[in-house]
Amino acid sequence: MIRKFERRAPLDEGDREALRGLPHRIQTVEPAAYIIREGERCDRSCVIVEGFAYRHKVTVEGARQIVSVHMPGDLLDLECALLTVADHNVQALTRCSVAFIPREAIRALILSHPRVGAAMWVDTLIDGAIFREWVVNVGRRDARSRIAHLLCEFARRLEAAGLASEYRYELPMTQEQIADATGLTPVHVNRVLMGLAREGLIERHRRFLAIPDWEALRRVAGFSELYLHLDQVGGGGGLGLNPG
Amino acid sequence: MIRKFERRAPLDEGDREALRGLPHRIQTVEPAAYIIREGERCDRSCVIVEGFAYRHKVTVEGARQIVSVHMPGDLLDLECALLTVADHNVQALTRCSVAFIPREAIRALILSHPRVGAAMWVDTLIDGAIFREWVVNVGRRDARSRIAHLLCEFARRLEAAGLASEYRYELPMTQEQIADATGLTPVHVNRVLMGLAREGLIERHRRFLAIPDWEALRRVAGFSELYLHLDQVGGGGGLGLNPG
DNA sequence: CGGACAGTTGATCCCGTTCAAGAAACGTGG
DNA sequence: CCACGTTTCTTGAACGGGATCAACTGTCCG
Repeated sequence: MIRKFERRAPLDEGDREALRGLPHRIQTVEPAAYIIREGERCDRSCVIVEGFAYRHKVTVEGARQIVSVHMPGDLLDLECALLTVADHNVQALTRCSVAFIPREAIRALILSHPRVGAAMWVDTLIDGAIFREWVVNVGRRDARSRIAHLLCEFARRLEAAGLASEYRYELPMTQEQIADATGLTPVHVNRVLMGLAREGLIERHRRFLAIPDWEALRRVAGFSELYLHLDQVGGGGGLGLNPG
Repeated sequence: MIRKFERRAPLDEGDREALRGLPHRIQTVEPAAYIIREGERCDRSCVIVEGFAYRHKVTVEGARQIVSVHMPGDLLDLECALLTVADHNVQALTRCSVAFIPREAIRALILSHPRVGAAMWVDTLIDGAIFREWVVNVGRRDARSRIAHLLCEFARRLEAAGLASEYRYELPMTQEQIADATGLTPVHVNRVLMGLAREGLIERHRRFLAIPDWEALRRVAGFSELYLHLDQVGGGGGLGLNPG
């Protein structure tokens, strides 16, 4: 389970061993339960084994903005291992099972096995790339392409994680959460989703979603998957930090 | 120059030596010149020695969104060292001098000196924290607090870099660039800036900016500097990866 | 002196918000 | 299995923040 992310970079047997030996405690987290709270000093990182979680911040006026959504295999809160305080909240989206790893174990690991550190660092970089795309999404796209973009991103990420195929998946978010992720209101999200469905760009039944014409949706979203760096999520092709 | 960022973490003499020994070529970049282009396979990272640079992406409709602004001492494009293709553009904001470091040198460094790698990783994490705050800024704040927030962030970051004091600094951006950073139009940025000045929240003379009442501006911005992790930018207090 | 670019101001328009209320879907306990 | 409260979704009507279009001013620089 934790080993999923081994694939992100070519590691030697020692690295893999160290990774497997990482002390951790697996725990089930109820939907909407906090995993980390802003301002907290935290002392552990975690890997999502199953389910979904999201990060968000709340403005002084009380508006909430979701800044990222995470799925099984994602390494969460390396921040906690290397920085002192959390600057955002992490909350479970669905019921999920999470492996907590003490910060000291991670710190020791990256010093003793730099290749593993580099692999985790790549994770952080890809996270950053996604944040950048979200800034663009929320800053410069209109509601329609903004939501379409979110749906496209999910489709590709879920497929990369093996949780969707043929552009069909279950979107684990309420429309209110989609609104918080896109900087819109729930009401408008609903209207846009209805609109996309009416145009045949998506099909919805409950939270199940199908994209019958990927090219068409991709076009209205202005979506390019370059920023997901999917080539480095699965195969570990590009890292070039091979043993030896 | 390059050594500025040594401070981010306690390093031993060998680490410092390796850092100083990093091969690099210093080069002057004209304003608006590209340092990295989206989609390019790039093979070098860089440190800003002097001047300012920014990252941006352009949507298919041609709208531009600036996703971050960087100042002297910032390590740019570690992406390039660890990922395969750039997913965004980096452009000089002012004339600046930049030290280019070949990717292989960085890769070798992080494998041989994991403490240095961890220090650079912290940089990536802080970058990520700033991206998250920008998502919130652009997604959930109105124009007034959005711009105020940008001005607050600049004030604190410039002061941390020793480039401003008493909340006075020269903002190295045109109003059009501020617009691209905040997801607004240049016209509206102008109106908001005029408004803030009229209320006495800021003082402007050309691009020089003063914040006479920090608390007041901080309040309208809803600004909390937690996310900048300034404690880890200067003193290297929290890393705890001390030699030995 | 003239051309280009950054900044300023006004008038009008529209996308998304707000407020409000009704309809489904869901979970829970009797 | 159904009654019932709660959450999520859906739809309508009116409003408003910021966009858009357009013109004018100031400033830098050759």
